[in-house]
Amino acid sequence: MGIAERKLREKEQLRELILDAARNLFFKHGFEKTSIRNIAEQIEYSPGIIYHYFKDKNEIFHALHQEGFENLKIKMESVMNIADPMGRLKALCKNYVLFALENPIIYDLMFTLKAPMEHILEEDEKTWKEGEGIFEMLKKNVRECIMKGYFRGQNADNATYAIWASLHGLVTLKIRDRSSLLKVNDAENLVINSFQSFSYMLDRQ
Amino acid sequence: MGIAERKLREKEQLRELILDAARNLFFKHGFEKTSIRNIAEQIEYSPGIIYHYFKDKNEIFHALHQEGFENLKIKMESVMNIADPMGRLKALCKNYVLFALENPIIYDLMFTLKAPMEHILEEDEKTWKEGEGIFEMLKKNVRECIMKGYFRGQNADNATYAIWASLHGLVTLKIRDRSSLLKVNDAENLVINSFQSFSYMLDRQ
DNA sequence: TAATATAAGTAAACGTTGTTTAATAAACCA
DNA sequence: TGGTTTATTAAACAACGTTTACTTATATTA
Repeated sequence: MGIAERKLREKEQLRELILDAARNLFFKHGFEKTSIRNIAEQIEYSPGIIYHYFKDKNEIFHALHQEGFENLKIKMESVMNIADPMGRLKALCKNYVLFALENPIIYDLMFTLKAPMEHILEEDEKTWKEGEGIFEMLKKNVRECIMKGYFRGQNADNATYAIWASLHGLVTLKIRDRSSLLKVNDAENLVINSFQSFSYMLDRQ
Repeated sequence: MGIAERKLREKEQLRELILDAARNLFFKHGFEKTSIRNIAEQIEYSPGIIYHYFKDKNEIFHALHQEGFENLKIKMESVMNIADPMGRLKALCKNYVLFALENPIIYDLMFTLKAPMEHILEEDEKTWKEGEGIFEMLKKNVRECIMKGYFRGQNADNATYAIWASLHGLVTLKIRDRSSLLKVNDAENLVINSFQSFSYMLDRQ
């Protein structure tokens, strides 16, 4: 019964074609300038067809947001072999920041744009498993740090959220153009230099 | 020569009327759902007239963004009487976070939405004096803390940016819906509880 | 006061957008 | 082959920001 399977495969192929086009346009021109019509034009189909494969624009961008998380996870997992918990936590944080600086557009989609969350909030199972994954990854390491005497008296959830927020703030002020006009020394490297300041504040024992 | 002045006053009045309508709709329904046509309908003029008073939609939202900064500045200045630099810095930070939690929509406009920065980048004098003001306010206090022995070896610009980023991250993850779906204890107060964690990390001496 | 210049305001259009509808073409199963 | 499901499209809808040409009202000058 290979026919049904081939059909399914072909159907899957067009879905991938749509995602490829969306990804290309999104990386080239950003979210607002990636329209359903642009995507359709790129794949040489009519705009209507896209709605056979995706519920709406939000669903397309939710799929791209998922891809981003897979890559972020890989980048963060690459330092999990570090033995010292605080050293590992700092390396995790640094890789988070580097990912954002290297992939500002997808980072924006993952953590700022409304589209993917709107999609999730319209689903039955309203869980943001991608974000949850990153948060748990950080929290696991924060817990180990707490056991080593760091973050004294702090609750793991709150400490983790505070750390995540610091990283997110560092990169998102830049991505959303709130740092480029600031009059500071070495503006070029403001984010990564300030990450050092963050790092310094982190490891009070 | 009161006639020309009356005319000017009347012109100013319609400008204010437009801003009032824009502010109302923006606070009620957010940025995306506040259209030029909606504003025009609200003030009972035709859409075209708005372009006699504002260059484009970005300029309207830049004006609202300015208002927000005036209010944030007032809120932050209310703690400047605290004598101890670190205590004062923490109070400044807390008021920043409270402002954002109390005014999430305007905070989003001030620090996340693209409209106001796009407007600035189209002007001759590309300076974000509003953001600069807040940054300098923080930096002044950071400098005093450095003189008291805090942030040892840290550059004031970087320490300030790291602190600002922490606050911004705390509130912006919430405002952009990245924290409500997180599975944590006391999710209701995650931001303000995590601010305590941040506070704890701040004052290593 | 009458003619003219300037400003205020509007209606209609342009080119977009996301999405839905009804109609068609193709593929499949009996 | 005939009927049914599926894939695909063209066209429309209602909205958007913005620009154009036009009208109306006001002010200035002769």
